[in-house]
Amino acid sequence: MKILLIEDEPKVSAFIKKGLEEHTYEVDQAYDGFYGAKLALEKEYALVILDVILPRMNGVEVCKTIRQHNLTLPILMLTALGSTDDKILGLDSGADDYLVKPFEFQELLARIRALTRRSQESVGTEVLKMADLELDVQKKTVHRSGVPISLTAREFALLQYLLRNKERVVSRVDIIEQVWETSFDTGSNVIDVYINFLRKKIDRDFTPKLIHTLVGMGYVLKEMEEK
Amino acid sequence: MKILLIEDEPKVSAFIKKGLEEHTYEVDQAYDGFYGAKLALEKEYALVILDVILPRMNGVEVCKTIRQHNLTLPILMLTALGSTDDKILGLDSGADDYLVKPFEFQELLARIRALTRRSQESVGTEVLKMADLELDVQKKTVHRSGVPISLTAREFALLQYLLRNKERVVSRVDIIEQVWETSFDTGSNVIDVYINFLRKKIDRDFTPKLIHTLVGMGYVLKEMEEK
DNA sequence: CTTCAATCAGGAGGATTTTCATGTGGCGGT
DNA sequence: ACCGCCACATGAAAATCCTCCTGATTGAAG
Repeated sequence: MKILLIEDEPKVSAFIKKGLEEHTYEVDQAYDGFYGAKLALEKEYALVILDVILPRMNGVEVCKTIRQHNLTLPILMLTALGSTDDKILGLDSGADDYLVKPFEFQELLARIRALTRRSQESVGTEVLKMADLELDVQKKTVHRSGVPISLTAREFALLQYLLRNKERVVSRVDIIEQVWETSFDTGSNVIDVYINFLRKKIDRDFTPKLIHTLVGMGYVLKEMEEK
Repeated sequence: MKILLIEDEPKVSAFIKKGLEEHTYEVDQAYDGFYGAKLALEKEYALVILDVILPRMNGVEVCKTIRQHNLTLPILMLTALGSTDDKILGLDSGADDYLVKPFEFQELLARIRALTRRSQESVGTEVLKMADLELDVQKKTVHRSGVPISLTAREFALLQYLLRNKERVVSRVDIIEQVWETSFDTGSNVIDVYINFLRKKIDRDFTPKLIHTLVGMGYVLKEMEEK
């Protein structure tokens, strides 16, 4: 699981990185807000840990920037200040949680677990849509043009991932990592097979086709007239 | 009597929890609004104590969310701010009472007593329904098509949880955490066994079947024509 | 001591996931 | 235009995982 750590104090940053890595997280570091924001937008992280006081761009701005690009990734803010005002400012700018320095490392771990676990849950009903295709994350149901479609667990997970990244080409590596949760490439063609399953279920009997393959690149979910 | 405490400051939360437990209340904790709302909707509490400033979802939103799902459970809001505006905002959003931090613990206890007393007077007759299945939370009775069905305590708790989450797929992890109140996975199959008990009692002799299993995902309670 | 609730353990059966073998088509090179 | 290659598609078999059920065991209550 990848975490982006944006913190300018080299010692603090190194300390946190080391601790997290001992708990099997992968950590990317940024030492200023600008570079941090850049990384957050370009790569895919499970979580961002963000100091408030940073060179080039402060934590609140970084937070806003990420949210403007409506990424929903969890942001955990760190600060040396503990006043209510700062807390409000942080949460208003789009942070998901807040930790006051100095903190117990155990607490940091607990909050990370909480945030990453919760990123998959939801209180209300989360429905992902694309054209006439609808997927209800809670109910685990899928409809196309109102017709209910039943998927297996993997098929559902794959479709969900494609929907979350609709209009964007996702590579096999992305899919293996996000849907199968292994980066271990076994030279197998499971993905092809599952794409095929999905096509049968959600594209075969409908138009327009939504699943498209970009040879040598991966797959996209989008509305597109076939050539 | 179960109380849900939604408060992000670990120290404050721990303090309140401890105090309440000394007065024989059972306390569940949530450290952010999102998770708090989730718990409030899924489980049954006599009261919610809710901080205004929270990660992920602030107190006012949590309040609204709970009220939208027309639960009538008493909500006691906590805040560090004391201005009239905040108070109005809180009460408008559906809170039943309001306490400004810092407060005397005695006062908190008094208000809790007041709020829970009130709710007991209003003969809470909460009945969960689904198709021809009815479950009376207070009376602990279950009927299907008018036929009384007797369940054991666990069976009842499980069915109640499924009813509160009807139409939504609940995973084994959800069930273990909410009904058995352990997150400790013992690799056992208690849940399967209990689902089986419930099926025998509420589905075996009736149509349509209400309990459905989604392989690899969990169980749902819903009306559904079998494939 | 008896009874009933709650949990555990193991295997059958079925559904899902994965692999394998093979077919197809587009693209670059000639 | 033709050929061969590579990437992808597809069907079916194989392997694995998951669920359900039964019966035994533990534990608590009367």
